[in-house]
Amino acid sequence: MTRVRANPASQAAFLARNVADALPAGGLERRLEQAVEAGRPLRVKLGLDPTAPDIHLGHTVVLQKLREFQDLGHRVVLIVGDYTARVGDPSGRSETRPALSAEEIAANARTYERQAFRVISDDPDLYELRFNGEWLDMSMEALFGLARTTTVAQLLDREDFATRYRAGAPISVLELLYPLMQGYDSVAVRADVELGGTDQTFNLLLGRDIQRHYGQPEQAVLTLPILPGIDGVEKMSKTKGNQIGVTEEPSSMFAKTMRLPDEAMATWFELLAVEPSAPEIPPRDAKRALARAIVSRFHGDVAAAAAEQAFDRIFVEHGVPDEVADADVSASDGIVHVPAALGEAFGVSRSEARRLLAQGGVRVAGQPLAADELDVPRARLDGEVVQLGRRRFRRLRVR
RNA sequence: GGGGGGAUGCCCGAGUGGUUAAAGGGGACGGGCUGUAAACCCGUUGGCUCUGCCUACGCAGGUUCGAAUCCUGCUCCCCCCA
Repeated sequence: MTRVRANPASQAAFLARNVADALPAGGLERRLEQAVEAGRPLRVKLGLDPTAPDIHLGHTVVLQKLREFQDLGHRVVLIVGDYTARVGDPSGRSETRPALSAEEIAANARTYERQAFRVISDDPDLYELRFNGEWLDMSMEALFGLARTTTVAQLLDREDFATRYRAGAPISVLELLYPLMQGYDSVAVRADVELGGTDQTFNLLLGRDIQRHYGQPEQAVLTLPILPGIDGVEKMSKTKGNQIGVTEEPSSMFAKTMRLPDEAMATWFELLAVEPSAPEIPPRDAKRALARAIVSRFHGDVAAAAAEQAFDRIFVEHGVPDEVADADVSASDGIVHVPAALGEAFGVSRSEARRLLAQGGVRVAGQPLAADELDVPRARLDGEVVQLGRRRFRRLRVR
């Protein structure tokens, strides 16, 4: 059952790829040595937020590293922050996040787990899932014990707290408690290693301090670079709308990747581990290779080839995709009111449809519809593919 | 306990009685350009039965010919002093 490889040094070298920081220096290697001596796998922790269940490419950077630990025989411990999500995290602005119900959290956790298995292994020897409500639903006395481990000065060391404090911006006590709770998770699962994005460095390191206060060996910390979103600049996140989900359609994955600014390509090649490095070819072709590799990774080679073809048809040849969804629209006396029909077919408001029409953003069978063509005979639209903007298509059926 | 500040469109943020569907920026969307992109240029960005009408500036009332702007009450938020 113990598949842990010997040779800690080579394991550490293997695991160092793509890592932003390994703290403390040599820490991981020491834990690997100890694991070999004790003849047991390491427990590698990753905390996750059950408020956003869908996994995007940004998450896969860390998940990939977890996978590599698994490949060396180590055990991944995913922790669902169900307790914290139930309280509602007020961080950032004053907009208190809605507290989720237990059912929602459970459902989100299942979704997350299912999607995570596209990257990590679900082998029960190499994986466990835990909910932190299991141990955070503690007594006041226990909370006092946890609160004693850390000082306000330590917390104010964290950059975003420091910045906000200096600016006189609000920081709730609850927010200050979050790093403590996350650190206690490490105590509860006896983590040997914890992974996270570089933006989690403070929390991960605080976990070490808290473990020490509880008389446990301190976890090694590995931080991974943050993957920029498809805008090429900001961190990939659902709220920014710059993400590519691992369950997204192949064609959408492909097209979104192609929109990535050139400057971010090298980073994507590296972090998404699709190929050793950006090939020395023109950027356009490199990006195609990147897009193909990403789609292949999650949908297979066949789907990737199809996605590329569809992309060429729509964006290069300005044609119509193979698969166009049908939409029923209504007519009266054989006349179709275009804004209404677009509203029905694409779910936009009539005002928005009028604007698009006025800007030449509506095409019927490839030909722009004139701005003043508000009412057209049904024959003009029935059975035709209507294009709204650059990438929305519907085949209309006039009833 | 005391004092002060604030709530505006997707977000940030101007506006302190009428010319304000509400400056400016961001984002998004559309068109042009292009390599698919970025950059750049132009345009749009509440709804509708669309040369007009309706709804909108935390909530509820009030003053006024007329209010996001003034008054009253309420809710929520923030800062400072103690």
